[in-house]
Amino acid sequence: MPTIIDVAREAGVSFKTVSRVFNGEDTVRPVTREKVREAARRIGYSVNPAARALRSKASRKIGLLLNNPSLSYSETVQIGALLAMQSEGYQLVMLDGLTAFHAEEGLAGVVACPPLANDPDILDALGESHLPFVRVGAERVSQIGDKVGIDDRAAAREMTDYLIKLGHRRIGFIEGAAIYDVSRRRLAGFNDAIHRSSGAVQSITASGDFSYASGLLAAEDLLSKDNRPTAIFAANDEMASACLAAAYKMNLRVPDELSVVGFDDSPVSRAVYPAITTVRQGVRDLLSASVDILSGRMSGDTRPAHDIIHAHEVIVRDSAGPPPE
Amino acid sequence: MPTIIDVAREAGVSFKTVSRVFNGEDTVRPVTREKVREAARRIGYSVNPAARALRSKASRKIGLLLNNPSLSYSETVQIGALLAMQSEGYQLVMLDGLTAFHAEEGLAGVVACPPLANDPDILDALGESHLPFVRVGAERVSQIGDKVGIDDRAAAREMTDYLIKLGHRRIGFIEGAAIYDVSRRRLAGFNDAIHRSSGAVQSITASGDFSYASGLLAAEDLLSKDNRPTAIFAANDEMASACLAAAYKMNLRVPDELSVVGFDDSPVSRAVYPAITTVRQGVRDLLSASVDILSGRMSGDTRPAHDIIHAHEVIVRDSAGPPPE
DNA sequence: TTGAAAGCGGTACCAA
DNA sequence: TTGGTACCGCTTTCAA
Repeated sequence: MPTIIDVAREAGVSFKTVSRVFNGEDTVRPVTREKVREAARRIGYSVNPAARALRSKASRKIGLLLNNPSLSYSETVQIGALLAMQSEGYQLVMLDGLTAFHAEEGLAGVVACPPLANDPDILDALGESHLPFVRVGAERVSQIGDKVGIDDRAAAREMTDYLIKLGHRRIGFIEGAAIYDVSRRRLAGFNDAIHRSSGAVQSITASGDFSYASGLLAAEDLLSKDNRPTAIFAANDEMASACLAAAYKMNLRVPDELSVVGFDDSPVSRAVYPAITTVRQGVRDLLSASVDILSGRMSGDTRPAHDIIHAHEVIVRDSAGPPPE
Repeated sequence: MPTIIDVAREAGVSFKTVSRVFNGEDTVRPVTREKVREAARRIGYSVNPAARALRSKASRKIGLLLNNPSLSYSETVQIGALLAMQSEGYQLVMLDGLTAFHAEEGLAGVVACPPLANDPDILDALGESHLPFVRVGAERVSQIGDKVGIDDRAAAREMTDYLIKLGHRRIGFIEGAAIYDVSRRRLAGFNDAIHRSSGAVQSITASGDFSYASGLLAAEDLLSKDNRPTAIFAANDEMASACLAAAYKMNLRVPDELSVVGFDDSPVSRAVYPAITTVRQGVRDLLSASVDILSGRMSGDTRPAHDIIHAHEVIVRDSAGPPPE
């Protein structure tokens, strides 16, 4: 493992300068800085978190703003954050809202998750704090802060296309709660696919709020229509799992008589029978990317705001098939 | 924050001796060792993970043997482990079986979770490795290794008592998979409560394997009996959630016409409607305790095997109530 | 069985 | 804008 001394030798500067570069101090000439970065890259240097933590008075605490009611989403996010931070030697602090954020002293950076990631008050507070922060799965509603997410709209479009390709011509969509941007984006993606079919496919929309209970209501509503859909696309897995229960109640076999698909690839999508076809958004990767960005910002990366779009993936499992003829 | 130097001064030895004590080297006289431990306790000393990590060549890697098919259990365990390790400066390595365990070099210790925690091959390998290890939620089937868990039997008894106290006189139980010790223990606890009622309460048992699909089958079986139970106790939350679906299908309102309770307090128990009354086993605390024990073993604790029983708790939510008259 | 000196890989503080 | 020195808290190596 190379150290700053090796980098210094390689770059022809003192090790102190190397230290400065990796701490984002602005008292290094751009030329020198680039020379050092280049040398570090060449010999594969990365800072030793233990050494830094030992000497540095600076905080290594990263706050995770998270109050999502979906426990499985929250747990996945937390694992991703913890995993990403452990290798970098950061310490995770859970923050469930504005009060917790204000009460926490000595934060080095923040990762904000929906719905907090779009909360204007949170955004204001974050801006005023001058702390580096990353918003996960959020809308680019503000010019401050970096953003990491997937293209929900494209993903929803793909999932709908998949259903259409299976032969469905009457598809129901259960929306998510309005306070989440993703609800709107997923609905937009669904509509994109429907519109592209130029009338060949009919759509029916029911409202939900991402909860199981709301999914149950919406599914009953959709399935009790005279001309009920042969497939239902729920904006998240919990509502999709509620669709399964509704289908079960009505003696509709899934996927033979009704197809059901979800979104998120949450644990529940696999816990249920049949396992739900869904969209994976790689929450862990998202969090890992967030921590990377934060880490860069904390060591002086002053480039314009990042807006990173990660890949998504349609996970085909057992809950969707061709429509009954 | 006191350092080893402070402890050394307090104990009247050199700081090197303090270091030795906290690293479990056996070249320290018991008297001296105790003197040091006492002094450290007095001034509230604890080792600085960063400093240790920096200097030490010794591994800080702890393996987590985990292949539980329940994703929510696995995620909870992982969070608990990550949380406990981050503060101590350990690094987590996921191990999904014997092969992974053998392939991983330089492990400092291992935490094993069910069902691997009871696998004879794993136990053999662990014993041969001479690594400190803790088994979570396992049976004391072997004399090696420490163990951390809850009293599943007592917890199941309490939950059954709760149902009896609500007035139920005909209670169904859905068993877990036979390869897990906990299945047997939870069933035993259920039977304890039934037997104590001296005939006042009837029980019906159906077999399951912890999966949603098996819960669906078992619930249908139980509910289609002539004299069906007024309450069902499923050995885990996923099967309890399947009971909800079965009840929904048969138009049995929960909890008015049928009570359903689960075990584990997993995310699904809250994701579903109505939220499931369940038993919380505090997986995070269990993992935190495991890491503590491991940490002690790695720094020379040679006391006899621990066998720590944590508290459990019946979480009353909305899925159970008095039976219909 | 115990202790002294050296140093792990960085950062803080001050000087140039 | 850059460099030098001290030193963080602990473990390692070697000597007593």
